[in-house]
Amino acid sequence: MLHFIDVILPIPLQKAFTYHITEAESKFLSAGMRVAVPFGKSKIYTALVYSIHQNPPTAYDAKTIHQILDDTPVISSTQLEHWEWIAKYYMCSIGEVMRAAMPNAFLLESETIISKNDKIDIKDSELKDDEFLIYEALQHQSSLKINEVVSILDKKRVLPIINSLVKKGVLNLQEELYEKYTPKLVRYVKLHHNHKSQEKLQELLEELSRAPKQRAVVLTLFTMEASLKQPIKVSELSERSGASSSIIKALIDKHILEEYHVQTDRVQFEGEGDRVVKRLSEAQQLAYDEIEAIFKEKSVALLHGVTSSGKTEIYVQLIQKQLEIGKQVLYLLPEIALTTQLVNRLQDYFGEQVAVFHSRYSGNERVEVWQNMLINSEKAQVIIGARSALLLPFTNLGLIIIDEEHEQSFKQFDPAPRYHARDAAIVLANLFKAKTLLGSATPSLESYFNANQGKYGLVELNTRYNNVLMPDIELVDLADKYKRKRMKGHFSDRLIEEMTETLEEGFQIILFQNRRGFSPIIECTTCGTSPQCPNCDVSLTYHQYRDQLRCHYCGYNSAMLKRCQGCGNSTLDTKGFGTEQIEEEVKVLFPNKKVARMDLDTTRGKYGFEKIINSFEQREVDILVGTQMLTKGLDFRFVKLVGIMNADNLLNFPDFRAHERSYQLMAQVSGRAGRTDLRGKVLIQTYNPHHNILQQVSTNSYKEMFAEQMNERYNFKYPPIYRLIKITFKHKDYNRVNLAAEWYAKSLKQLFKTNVLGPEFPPVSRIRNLYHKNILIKIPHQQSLVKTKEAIKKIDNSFNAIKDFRPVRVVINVDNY
DNA sequence: AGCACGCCGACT
DNA sequence: GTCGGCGTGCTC
Repeated sequence: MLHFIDVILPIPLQKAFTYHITEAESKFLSAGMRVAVPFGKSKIYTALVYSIHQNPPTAYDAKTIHQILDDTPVISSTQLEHWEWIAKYYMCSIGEVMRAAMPNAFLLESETIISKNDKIDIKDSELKDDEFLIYEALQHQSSLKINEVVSILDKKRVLPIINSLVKKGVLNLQEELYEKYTPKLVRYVKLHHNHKSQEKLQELLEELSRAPKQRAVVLTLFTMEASLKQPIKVSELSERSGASSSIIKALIDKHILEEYHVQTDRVQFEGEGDRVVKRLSEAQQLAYDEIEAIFKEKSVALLHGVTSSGKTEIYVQLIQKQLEIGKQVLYLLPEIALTTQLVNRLQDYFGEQVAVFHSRYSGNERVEVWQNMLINSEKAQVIIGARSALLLPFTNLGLIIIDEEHEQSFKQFDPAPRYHARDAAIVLANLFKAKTLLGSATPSLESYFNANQGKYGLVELNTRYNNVLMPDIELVDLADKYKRKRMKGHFSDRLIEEMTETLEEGFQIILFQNRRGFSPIIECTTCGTSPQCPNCDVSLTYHQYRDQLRCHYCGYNSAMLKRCQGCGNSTLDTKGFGTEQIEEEVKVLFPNKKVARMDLDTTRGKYGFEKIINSFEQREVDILVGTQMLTKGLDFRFVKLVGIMNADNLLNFPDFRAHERSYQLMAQVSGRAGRTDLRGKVLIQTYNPHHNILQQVSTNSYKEMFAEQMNERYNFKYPPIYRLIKITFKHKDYNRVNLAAEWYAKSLKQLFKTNVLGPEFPPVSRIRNLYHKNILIKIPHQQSLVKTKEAIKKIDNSFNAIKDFRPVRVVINVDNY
């Protein structure tokens, strides 16, 4: 009997790949283990065992596997089931899901190692110049890697040369796999066992009387052992005794001290884990009870609680309950809200049981969280993470909390799998028969709609914690202020008044402007030309702090121009404004106050974000200017005033969700004002003070906004009434994109008629030198989603059969919102 | 996705 | 003439 395995490879191919295994291997392997397999001409990849069977493939001979990498599965059957759902629903390959889910350190790839064949003797004259260079390099080094050869020869194409050397028998090639994960070892010391007895110890100290430094180290070690009663790290000993590591090394070499290594976790927590869970307020308790009641009947609950209503305390209570019955909890947050603020808070309650997972983690850190989860370790009972934490190997999930449920960062856009973490989480929870709680002060329309439809349970929490009043929101009419010359730069007299007052009272201010840089457009006042990005179809944004022009789509940058490239005049003017300009103006208006700016440019680096938040929290900064980033669940206690510099560019964004988003964004920023006992103030500057959305924001009328927006969605056939699938075509050739998109749209229209929109160019039609064109498919409620996707697949296959279209990249995005 | 193979313009 | 560009096809 022959034995085979089907494997998943981390590549975007729909096909399954079959390998031949021995009977012993078939007994040993099970689904979810990793194997190294040869793939293509020379590469070795990490594959995941999907199934084990005895059906030999008919069309080809299966290769044998290279190596088994695990002795127990690293992926559970539940995960595989979840992956399959994601791949099917979001129309991608299961390999793409695999690549997103597994830590990079698990995905080994081979590297070609070149070594000299010692058995052969070759004369220099038989080698060409390049060949000789490689040959010579191997006289000094036992082996070379491909890119080392590339740098030796300073050429891109080195493989033909290497291959010719292999043919001549001069070189050997070998594929090597590396383990990417390295456990972190900490060095500890203790007294060598030779000196354990009392007399030996005396002897030792006498012996060391001539080496006072070493003697001091030994004595320090004793005191530390006596007082700390725990193993002593080399680093601690060195620090306490003031001895350099060479002194300690000498002692180890002399067998006076003994060193040993212990494997430790890279991520460690300070939280005590003994903080008593706070008593809930009456309103919170009511909400908690309602959630519990809903979970008896439904698997999903939506908690709609206004900003500062204390949703986190309710979560903590629910987590506590799950832990008591021995279940895991996944707490999902938008990436940006995953600050130390929140993590510390949860660690205070749950201590070591908390594990954190986000994209700023290194490969090694990810592996450790993963491994802890595989063994259902005590250290992985409460998992706090961003989107991708959803793909971790849960064993015993009881509850998923999705906080800030409306955040669009839960949806992955690029690369595939383009999944929405909220929706994929609900599916995951169902696989575990667990519950899902969605929380937000401004729920997404689709979730609130689902709640209204009875699909989810709904819990409303309308009072702020400690009964703090909702902020007072005032709209400022910019048209009027400009006309009456009441503006200083981009600040209205009202805003300046309120700012002055707030600062005098010693409180802090947040200013929101949804655009970074100094100004998005530079324009010549003589001829009207403005500098454009050479790779994208956008104008360049001026960044003052580096005196640069930059493209926000591809990262292109150049020095700021001195004169217009069109007419040569130096009459360059800026149009529009971003956070940088606001920061500058604030500095002029309030010269003796501290201003900080928080946007993509100032939060680069691993801790950039935290630094700004900390200094604001510590009240080292009076006024914080920032973009969207400011909105995501940050809790500042001394902010009394929030200013939204310009609401119009939010409202006029060309997207069917622009109004919903504007409401969410403004309501969330406003929520940053007045979070303790005093009432906050919010000023929204706009040219359209009568805009419905602004009226609804200022009166805190979520339901009104919901009803009105739903009406629009109904009329214009948008989600949540209809479903959407967006198909994007990308290619560097304008005509080819057009032809390809037209062909595709025509095929779609035969099936879906008027529910196919486009193809249309997006507002930015060229990015990184690729032209983009979109088709939007609207799917009515009664139309089968599965069948629609099957039809699209079919069209996609025919599309790819056309040679001219094949180079066009097609991106299918299900639920592209 | 990678990678090899093959065809074509542009330079040591 | 070779180098390196890119289009095309294949991977168990």
